Amino acid sequence: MSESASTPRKRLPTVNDIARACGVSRATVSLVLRNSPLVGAETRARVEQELKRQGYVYNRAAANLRRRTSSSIALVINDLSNPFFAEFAMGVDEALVDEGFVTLLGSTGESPERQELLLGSLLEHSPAGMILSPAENSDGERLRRLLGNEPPVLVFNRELSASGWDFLALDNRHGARLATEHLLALGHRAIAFFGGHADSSSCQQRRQGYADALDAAGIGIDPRRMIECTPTRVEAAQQTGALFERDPSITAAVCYNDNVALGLKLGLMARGVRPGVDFALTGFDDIPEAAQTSPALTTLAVEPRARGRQAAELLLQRVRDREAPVRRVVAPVQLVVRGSSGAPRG
Amino acid sequence: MSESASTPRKRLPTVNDIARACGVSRATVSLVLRNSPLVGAETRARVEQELKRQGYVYNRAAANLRRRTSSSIALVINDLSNPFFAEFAMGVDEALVDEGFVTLLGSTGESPERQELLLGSLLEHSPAGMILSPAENSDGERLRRLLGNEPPVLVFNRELSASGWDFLALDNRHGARLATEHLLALGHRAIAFFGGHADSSSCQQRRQGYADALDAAGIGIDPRRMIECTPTRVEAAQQTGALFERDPSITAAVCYNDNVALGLKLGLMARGVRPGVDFALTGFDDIPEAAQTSPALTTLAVEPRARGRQAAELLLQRVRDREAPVRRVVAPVQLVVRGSSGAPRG
DNA sequence: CTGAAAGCGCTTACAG
DNA sequence: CTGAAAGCGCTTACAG
Repeated sequence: MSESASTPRKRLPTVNDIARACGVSRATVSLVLRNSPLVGAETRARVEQELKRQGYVYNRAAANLRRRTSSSIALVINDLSNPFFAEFAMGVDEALVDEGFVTLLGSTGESPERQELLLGSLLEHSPAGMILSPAENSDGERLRRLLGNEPPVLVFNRELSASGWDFLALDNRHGARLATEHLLALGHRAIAFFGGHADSSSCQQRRQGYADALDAAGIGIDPRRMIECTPTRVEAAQQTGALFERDPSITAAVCYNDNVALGLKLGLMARGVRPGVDFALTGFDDIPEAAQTSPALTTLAVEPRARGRQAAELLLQRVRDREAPVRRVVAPVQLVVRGSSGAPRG
Repeated sequence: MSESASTPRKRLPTVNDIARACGVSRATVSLVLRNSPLVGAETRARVEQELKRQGYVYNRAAANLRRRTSSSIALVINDLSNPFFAEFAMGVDEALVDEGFVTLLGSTGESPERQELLLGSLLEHSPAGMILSPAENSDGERLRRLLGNEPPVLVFNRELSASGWDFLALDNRHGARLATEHLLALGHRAIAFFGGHADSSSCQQRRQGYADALDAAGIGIDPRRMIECTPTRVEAAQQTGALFERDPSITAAVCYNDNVALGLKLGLMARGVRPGVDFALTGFDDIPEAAQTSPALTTLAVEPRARGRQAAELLLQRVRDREAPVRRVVAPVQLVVRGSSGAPRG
C-alpha cells in the first residue's frame, strides 16, 4: 500500500467513521473513548479495535469546545536563554503533562509591548490558566484589564501592582539577608550590594534583606556601596571599577544574582583582585555554573525546576477552585557556601 | 461595579452576543472579525465598537474546527536546561509567533517512553506541524507509525532512520574537521576525540570529521584516543584520567561539545595540567560560557537561536506545501578560535 | 446498555 | 452588502 506523494491531506477518521464501521451510534463511540462503564464489554472491544484499525486520533479541541473546558495552560516568560527561566519552564511543563495539560509557550524578551501582543494571541487559544512571569516594567492594571477574569493567572517572580492574582515568589529578602549575614560572620564590614535595577521588585527585596542584616549588625547603609547595573555578566564586569571608585575600602559584595557575581568575578580578576581571597562575593540563583566555576560561587539555591512544578500546581488548584482566597506564596531559598566568600584581607 | 468573588465563571461573549446587540447576523460579525471588505463601513464600525464594549475574545479553536485548520505547532525537545535547546526553543517560538502560530511545548528528558506519551498527547491537540528533536535511542519507524502523515514533522539535530521527514542538522562532520585541522595546524599530532556516545548520530558525525582531518594529515586513527562519556560536565571531568592512561602522549583533544570540554578543563586543572598552555582543547556549540571561561574555549558556533528560526521556517514551508520534495538541510558551523587551543608543549 | 437530537463557537457557501 | 442554514468533531441529557 504505497502512499502517493500527491495524496491531498488525508482527513483523519472521526467518531462518525468509527461508529458507522461498527454499526453503533457515535454517542457509544464517545463513551468508549472516555472509558464509560455504560458500554458493554463486547461493544467496547469492537469499537476499540476499530479505533486502532482506522488510526483514530482524539480531537481534543472539539471536545473542549463542546464541554466548555480547556486542556492547555499558557506559560509566559521573559527569556528561555536565562537558565533560571529555562529550568522553571521545564518544571512547569513536567507538572502540567502529568496532569494532562499541554503548555502553550510564549516569550516576551522583557518587552511589555511584545508581551501584550503575545497575551492577546494566547488568549484566543482559551487556555485554562496562565503562568505569567511579567516583563520588566509591566503595567499591572493594564494587564489586568487585558486579561480580565479569564483565565486565572499565577504571577511568578515579579510583583505586579493591583493584579488580584495569585503570586509565587522567591524569598528574596531573606536570601539576601542570609548572604549578608554570612559575610558579616566572616568578619567583613564594608560590604557592597552589587547589580540589578533598583526599580525592579526583586532587586528592592534583595537590597532590603541586605539592609536588614547590616542594621542588625549595627552597620549603617552607605549609598556609595549600592551599585546598579543590568544583570548581565558583561555589564557587571564593566561596573567593577565603579565599585572601588565609590568606596575603596570595600572587601565584599552581595551580588544581585549569579550572573552579576560571575561578571564581577571577571572584573576583579582583570584588576588582579583574587575572588575568594582578596575579595568575597555571593550570588543568587545557584545556576549550574556557580558550582563549577573556580573559586565556586557562594550563592542562594532557589531550585527553579521545583518552583516550576510548584507554580503549575498552584495554578491548577486555582483552575479547579476559582473561589479560593488569593494566595501569595514565598518559596524558601537556601544559602550554599562555597569558595568565593572568604575572610577579609589584611 | 464590584466583581463578586463568588461569580461563577463568566461566559465570554460570542459572535452571537455581538450580532444580537448590533442587530446583525453572526455571519456579518464573523466577516468583520476577519476584516472582510464585504461589510459596509458603518456596520463595521458598529460591530467593532460592540466587540470592544463586550470584551470579545476570538475563539480560535472553534474557528479552527470549522475551517479544518490549526494555528499551533508542537515543539518537542529533550531538555530545556541545556542552553543549546533553550536557545533553539526561543528561536522557534519567535519565528512562530511572527507567523501567527502558537507553540505547544513538550520535553522528553531523553526518554523514548516519555516521548511517545508526549507525542500522543500533543497529537490530540491537532498541531499544524511538529518540530521534533528526538530523544536518544528513538526508534524512527515506531515514531513514523505513531505520527503517520499528520501532522508534517521537521526532525532536528538527530538523524532518524526511515522517517521520510524533513531534517535540519548541524554540519557536525565539517565542524569537527575544522577543529581538528586547527589543532593540527598548531602542531599537535596526538589528538584525542573526547566525549559523547558512539551510538549517537551527532557523535558519529563529529568523529568522522575528526577522522577526515587526521586522514588528510596522514595520521592514523588510534582507538585508544577515542574516549566515550555521557556529555555532562561531571562525567567528562571524571573521564580525564582515562584519557592519559590510554595514551600518555596526548597533547590535545577535540571534545564532543562545550559541556564536555568544560568538564575536561576542570579535570585537567585538577591534575595540574594547564588548559591552553600544557594541553589544547576545543568544544562544540559555543554556549555563552565558552567565551567567558578562562581560558576561553575554542569551539564551533552553531547559533542555536538562528537554527530555531530556520526550523520554524522550514516546517511552515512544509505545512504550506505538502507535496514539495523532502528536504535535508545542513546548517553551517563556524570555528571560533580562543585561548583554550595552544601549541603542543615541549 | 444504545440511539436520536441538540449544541459548543465559529465559518462558508448560497440566496437575496 | 446582509441573513438563514448547514456543518467542523465532539458530548450531553433524554428516551427507550
